[in-house]
Amino acid sequence: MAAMPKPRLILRIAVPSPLYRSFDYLPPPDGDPTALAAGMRVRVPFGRTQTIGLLLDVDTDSRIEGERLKAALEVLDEQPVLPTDTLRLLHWASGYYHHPAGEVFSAALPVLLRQGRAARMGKRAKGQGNMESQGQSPDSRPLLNVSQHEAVTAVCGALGGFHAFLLDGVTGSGKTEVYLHIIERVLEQGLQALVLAPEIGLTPQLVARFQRRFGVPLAVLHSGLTDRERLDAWLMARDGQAPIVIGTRSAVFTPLKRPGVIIVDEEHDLSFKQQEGFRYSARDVAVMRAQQANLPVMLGSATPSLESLHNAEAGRYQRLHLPERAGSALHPLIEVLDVRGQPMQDSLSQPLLDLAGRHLADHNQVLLFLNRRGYAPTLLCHDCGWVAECRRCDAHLTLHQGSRLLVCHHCGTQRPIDRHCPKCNGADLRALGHGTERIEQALAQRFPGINMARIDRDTTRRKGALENLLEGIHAGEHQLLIGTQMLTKGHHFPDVTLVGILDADQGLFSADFRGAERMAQLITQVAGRAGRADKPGQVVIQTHHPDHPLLHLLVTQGYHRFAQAALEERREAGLPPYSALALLRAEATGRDLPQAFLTQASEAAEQLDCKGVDLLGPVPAPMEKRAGRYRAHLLLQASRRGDLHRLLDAWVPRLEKLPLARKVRWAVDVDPMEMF
DNA sequence: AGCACGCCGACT
DNA sequence: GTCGGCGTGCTC
Repeated sequence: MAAMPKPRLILRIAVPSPLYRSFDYLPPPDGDPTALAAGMRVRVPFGRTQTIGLLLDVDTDSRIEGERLKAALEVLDEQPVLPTDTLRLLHWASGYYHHPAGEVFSAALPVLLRQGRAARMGKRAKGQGNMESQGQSPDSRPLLNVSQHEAVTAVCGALGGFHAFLLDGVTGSGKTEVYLHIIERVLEQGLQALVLAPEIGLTPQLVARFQRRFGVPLAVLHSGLTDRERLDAWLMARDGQAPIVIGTRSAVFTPLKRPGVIIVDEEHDLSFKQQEGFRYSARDVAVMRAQQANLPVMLGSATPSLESLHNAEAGRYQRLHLPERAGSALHPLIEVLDVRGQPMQDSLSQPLLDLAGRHLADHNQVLLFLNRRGYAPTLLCHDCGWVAECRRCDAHLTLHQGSRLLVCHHCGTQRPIDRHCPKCNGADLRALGHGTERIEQALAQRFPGINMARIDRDTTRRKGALENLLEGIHAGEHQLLIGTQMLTKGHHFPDVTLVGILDADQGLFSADFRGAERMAQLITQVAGRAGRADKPGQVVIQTHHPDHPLLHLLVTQGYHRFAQAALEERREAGLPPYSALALLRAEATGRDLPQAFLTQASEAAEQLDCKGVDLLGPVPAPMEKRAGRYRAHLLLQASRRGDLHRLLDAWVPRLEKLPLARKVRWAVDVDPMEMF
């Protein structure tokens, strides 16, 4: 009997590159091949350089001929840096979002691990900064009302198995308290809780509340960490030393030693969707992660996304409702203010100004909301009609009075404000339209002696500036508050009795089919910031379209009736969540290349099984030129998600090989949230 | 994406 | 003569 040939070992490795395939290597010449395991980092030769890849699998066969195989240089880990459940989640995400595995896997690793540093805690890590365990005695826990208790009981009863919940409760109904009680039970069982929040909702106050309540180490993962801090927090999560892990979008991939529950707060928030590169939705990945790991997952919001409401209706999510609590703000009175034909002073109608004056005279706070920062969105020459435009984008430059600059809000370009028209040399340049800066100035004239606070990206850029402003508001130093959507998130203003929404129209007539949904969420969230039991809030919405059916419904019947109607519109139009979308995006410095590439891509798709999938386009993106690049896209729409993914599975690998694929920058966006 | 190879233009 | 522009091709 001939001896069996000794099978050679092949290392299948995800290499950080935009290529839709893994790479096979021979084991390193020294070292014990039996110690190899998926999830270890391996240093490999790649092209003419070296890189660090992640071992996905050890196989005995390769499609690559033996002489082309290179040996790996070094295995960096004795134990896998990523556990098998995380590897499985990343495999799923790479497949679902049709993004190259190498980039997906490297996105899930902290920078220092990507660079090859040891997967060990820093020397000063324990008891430092974001991992601090407060030595004090934990906060007492408030008693729950019936609905909160039901919600906690439902989720705790589901521990140990997959179950998705939608926690639907207005601001002030006590969602955070529900999270805290669930986490308490999870910790009692020796398990870990993963909490995801939008960047702006993950405030020091929220983190402090968690720390005070539990007095256990907290791993906090947000954008402000140094690479070392991030790695240390990540290791605390992975190795089970941090019972609670709280973070923004990318934290959804953090390995957990003993996962017990996943909570996604403000699940409707757009920041859960990554808008470049690997375009995943952390909320959707969280649900898949819970399913793979047999955990309950809870999505919480006062204004749930239409997707989540639809999932609840279809029975995929269990809906838990928190009504308003006694002692919290009464449901604010929302009214529409028809500004058609009204004299307007700096975007403010007379009735709104009068109302604001009355509330201020009663020593209450007034909050005005305008989703446009800067002084004016347009600088116009009155003599010849010239408008200041961005050279790199199809957009006007916004006038910023404070910094005396013209700024492009799309690419960041800025330049000094023209003193004369560059076209006709006329001197009559006029600021057209209104941003928060200009409203602030107008209000200062109208209400002299009233202390104002403006809250937008320009006034909160400095570290700690937002906290300072919020403290000032709570201390009653400011009576009149003007701000952008930054005001809508995570903060409550109990002394605000009047909320004015200056311009509801832009959301109602947005080119994006999600515009109305977003406007409704914004209005509801702003309205929920105001008032308390003895000081109920009043909300006034300025619009030129008081009879718009969705706005009318929102104002008279509330967010949920609005959502039902909006869902019905989506159903009739065949839009998500009643269909599945994917976008093939392309951009290049020339105008024609993106469209030409997409035409090739479209032709390639037609040679495949396109059953059930409509290809729409290619068309230029809504803002065709941005940051000096021309953009176009091809939309894929299917009433059945399976059909869409069947086509994508066969199609995306072929895109790489198209003649123009290397001349344009292209990307697949599955479940796109913005068409831009 | 990197990175190198390669073949044409203005400089020490 | 060569430094360097970015087109093209490849990565196990």
